[in-house]
Amino acid sequence: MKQLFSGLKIEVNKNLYVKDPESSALGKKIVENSIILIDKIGFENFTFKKLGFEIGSNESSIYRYFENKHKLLLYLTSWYWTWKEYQLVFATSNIEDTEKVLETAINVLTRRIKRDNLTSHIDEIILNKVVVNEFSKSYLTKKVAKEYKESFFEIYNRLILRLKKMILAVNSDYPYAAALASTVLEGGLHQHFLREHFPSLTECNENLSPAQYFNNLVLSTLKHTKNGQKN
Amino acid sequence: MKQLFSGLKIEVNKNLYVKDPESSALGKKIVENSIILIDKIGFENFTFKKLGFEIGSNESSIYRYFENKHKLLLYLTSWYWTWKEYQLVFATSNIEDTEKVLETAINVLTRRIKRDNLTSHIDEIILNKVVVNEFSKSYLTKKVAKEYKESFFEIYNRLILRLKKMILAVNSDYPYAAALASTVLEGGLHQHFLREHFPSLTECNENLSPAQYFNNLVLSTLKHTKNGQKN
DNA sequence: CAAAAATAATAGTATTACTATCATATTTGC
DNA sequence: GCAAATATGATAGTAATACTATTATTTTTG
Repeated sequence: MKQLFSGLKIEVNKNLYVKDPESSALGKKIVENSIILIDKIGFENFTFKKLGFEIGSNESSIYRYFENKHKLLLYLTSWYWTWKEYQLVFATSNIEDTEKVLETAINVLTRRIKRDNLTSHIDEIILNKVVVNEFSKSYLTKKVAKEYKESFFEIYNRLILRLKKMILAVNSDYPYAAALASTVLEGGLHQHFLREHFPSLTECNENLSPAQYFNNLVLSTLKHTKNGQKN
Repeated sequence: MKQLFSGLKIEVNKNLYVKDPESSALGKKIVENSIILIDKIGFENFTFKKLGFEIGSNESSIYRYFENKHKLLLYLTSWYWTWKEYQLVFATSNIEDTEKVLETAINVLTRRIKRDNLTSHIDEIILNKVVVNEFSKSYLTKKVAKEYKESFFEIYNRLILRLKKMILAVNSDYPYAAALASTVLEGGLHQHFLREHFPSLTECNENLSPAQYFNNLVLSTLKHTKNGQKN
């Protein structure tokens, strides 16, 4: 897919930051390099002090943008899912055939990332790696319930519900549309992880993308469960 | 399913512990209460000091059993998957029909846990909650490659490959058997998480189990992809 | 150019994730 | 039953983490 809305600003939940990182050069540097550093050393080993060192800035300055590293991770992943939502809406607009819409959606959501020139400071390829490796950690916490109420996972939820609708458009009788949509999103990340680290646990590789697997899975299931029949 | 091999000891990779926790009363207490405490406060907030306080023991004593809390988590999840593997093998033995075998396997691997009297000190229901919430964190680290080589994920891998074989037994033409098997295992945990925390993202609930969803998904896909046809 | 705002530097706190040492129980082998 | 071995407990100490607070220095802008 070509570059879409050049210069368009991706907006995330304002409660995820103390000061909007898009509002200053330092803020952008923090976001840009946090992605690179988290990818490099992993979220557990990532600290604001190390990031400060990387960007030649002070720990205390980073705290003025993000309350803590958990909020920063939520910011980064929200940004990612918002970006994906833009791609999804753009790629599926003006397609008539519901099956083609669904296929396109699955492609957008599970294929390998290509760099987009939407924003100069965020490297979407590296951000995707961060999402694959760290996104689960943003919700597998004791704070989920509270943060869910604060809408910190709103975009991700909305994305799944969009996909759910597309699934139902193909087969309105299918009884597990939300479950299937969430399987595609979560499983999409997981298959990329497996390909990289446990290659014997998936057929996905350089030549066979998770998108192909999920397209086959979703479409065959929907066709088979047509008209109320199960199995 | 009824209790199976009463008194059978579940063995996990010896490199996951310094001293076998099954070899002493304190060791069993550590395992028993670590499950309860991790479930209660979450893995991030869990420390050996807090666990020591809970069991009226000293932090330093716990370090004599486990190198660190990450290894303890690997121990607990390995125990869990070994226990699941026993159940799987037991439940599917002596079934002739390959479809029935697969259906039974999916049930065992994705259904809600029932307490098993296999070991007195481990509460499998709570351990299952820990696995749902924390298992991903055991492999989403920068140490995966190294720990994979040390066979710390061996049982989990083997379980997926067992399921893969069962999938291929139903349909040897299906080209994504490993990917589908890993989707069932990982997705099984994820659907339980969604049901609990993001209920709008899944149809699974008290009455509709993830097992039903995955059985429908897997069997309809395998039937539809029969004889080499895709989609 | 002064005032305001942003950033940097420094210091300090409680907690974490350990390691090391020594003291005290408990077990076991003769 | 007792000594030796082993297990456990208590204490102390270290470097790093995850912050907060304060003050100093730049940079921006009206």
